[in-house]
Amino acid sequence: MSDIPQDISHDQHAVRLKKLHDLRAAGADPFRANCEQTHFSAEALKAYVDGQDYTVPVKVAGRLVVIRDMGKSQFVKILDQQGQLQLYVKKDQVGEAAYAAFKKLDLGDIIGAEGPLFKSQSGEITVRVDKYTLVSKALRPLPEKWHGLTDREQIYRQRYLDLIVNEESRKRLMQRSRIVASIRATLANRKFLEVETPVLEGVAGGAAARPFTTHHNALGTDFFLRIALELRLKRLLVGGYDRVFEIGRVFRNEGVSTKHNPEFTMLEVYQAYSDFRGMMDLLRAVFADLCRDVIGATEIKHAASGQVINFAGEWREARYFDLIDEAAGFKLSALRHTPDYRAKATEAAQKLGLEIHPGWETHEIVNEIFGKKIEPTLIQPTFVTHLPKELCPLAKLNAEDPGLIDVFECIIGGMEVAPAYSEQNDPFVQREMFEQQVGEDQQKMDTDFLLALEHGMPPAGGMGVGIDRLCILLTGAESIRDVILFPSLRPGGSS
RNA sequence: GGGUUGGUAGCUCAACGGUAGAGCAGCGUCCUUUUAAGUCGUUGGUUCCGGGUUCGAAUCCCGGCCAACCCA
Repeated sequence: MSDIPQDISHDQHAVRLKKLHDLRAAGADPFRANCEQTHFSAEALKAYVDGQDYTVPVKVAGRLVVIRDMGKSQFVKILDQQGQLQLYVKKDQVGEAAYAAFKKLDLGDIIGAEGPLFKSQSGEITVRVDKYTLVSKALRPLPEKWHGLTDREQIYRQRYLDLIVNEESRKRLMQRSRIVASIRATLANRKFLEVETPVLEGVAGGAAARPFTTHHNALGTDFFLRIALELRLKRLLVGGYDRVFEIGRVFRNEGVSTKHNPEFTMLEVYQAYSDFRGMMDLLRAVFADLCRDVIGATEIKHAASGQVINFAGEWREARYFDLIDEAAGFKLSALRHTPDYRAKATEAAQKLGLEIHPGWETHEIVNEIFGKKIEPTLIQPTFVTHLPKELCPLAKLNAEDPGLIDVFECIIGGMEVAPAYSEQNDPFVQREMFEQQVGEDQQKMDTDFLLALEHGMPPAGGMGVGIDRLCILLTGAESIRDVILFPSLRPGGSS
């Protein structure tokens, strides 16, 4: 090289580039195509037979995250999907040249290593390295080993770094995968078909939310990104798929907060010849399996309230208006069909310190009481039933009181986890409900869905579960961003 | 959209308006069972960006960017 010699010792990127250059000059491949691996880290730890040092050989691979250099030997740790594993590299064992090369490795490099397991003096199961290979050179330094990465922006924008150095993040986000896998298994066991339906829709229905719009060039038309899965899945009920579910991304063009990400994951499940009570059983089955497969207990500690949430006991059932009356301190619900209702509801809400917007419908005022004063207090699993019909236009009306609907809202830890309905299958009632909604929110009506209903949809129970919120609940996360690998951020930002 | 807080070395953080520092990482040395390993030495800065006030600004003021929290 004819490079002017210069001090690059302060520039970690430059130091590593130099090492990379030297490796290539020496004929090594710093970015190999593969690496044989017989055990993940946790599997290797399990494979060790107590008292039988140096008898079980393993081939492992991972990223160097700890290096403790003691001159002629060093203890290092690699990180793989299952966690960390200690390796012991000795000059005598690997040979002089290989040892010298090992000393040039950096934190963050990815290596493969093989050798037998043994227990170190301090009792840690360790691989005594006979051979090792650098399989991927890391050209950038890792964040600090002790404090990890704390800068929120960097955690979200460079999640891979967060996953490497922050163990809680790695575990929490893996927990999410297990939660989803457990739910899939529960539903498969109950003969539900998993399906995929369009993200691009001509009409964004199934919920009240502002959609994102996009444009299809070849078709020369605008599309909406779906805001719910409901209307497509119900068409499948019409088509004779009696038990279907989809776990899919939906998009709502609304605010961002600790509980809202513009794109989030919904489970929606529909079961023909069932109803909202059948969905109660199903939801409890989902939680029973989650307790067994993921949590490993039937209860969790709820950080926000300090309470222990018990999933194994009886789940409380409560009528919406009983809870409202309780919060209001008088029988507000008795006035539902009287001209005084709005005034009394407003009075009750204001007495509870709530701000009421003059443009709100009466049911919105009442629901403000529910959302602000009741929901947050429902920590133990609670099915709230007999909701007013204005809240969900896709549910069956209650036989005894057509102002109410056959639904539940399952609330756990003060958070709405799952709404479920006895699904509306009367095309006339459905059209009427849509027309009211269209009047209010200027949404387009999904007339093709109404056509499908006219072909006959079997009675069915349906349920939606916000997967992200479920993960917040089960992992004790503080924000939805902590259970989404790559939460929505403004593009650009740092670097 | 409004309010509050924050942005300083690769990372974690200091620095009353008066010479920008520490730990880890890096670089160089010692050490063949370490556990945030230890040891001796040492490099490294567009203090987020742009203006302003001041003899002097990381610090005070204004504007912008990005993020977090609270509110709507």
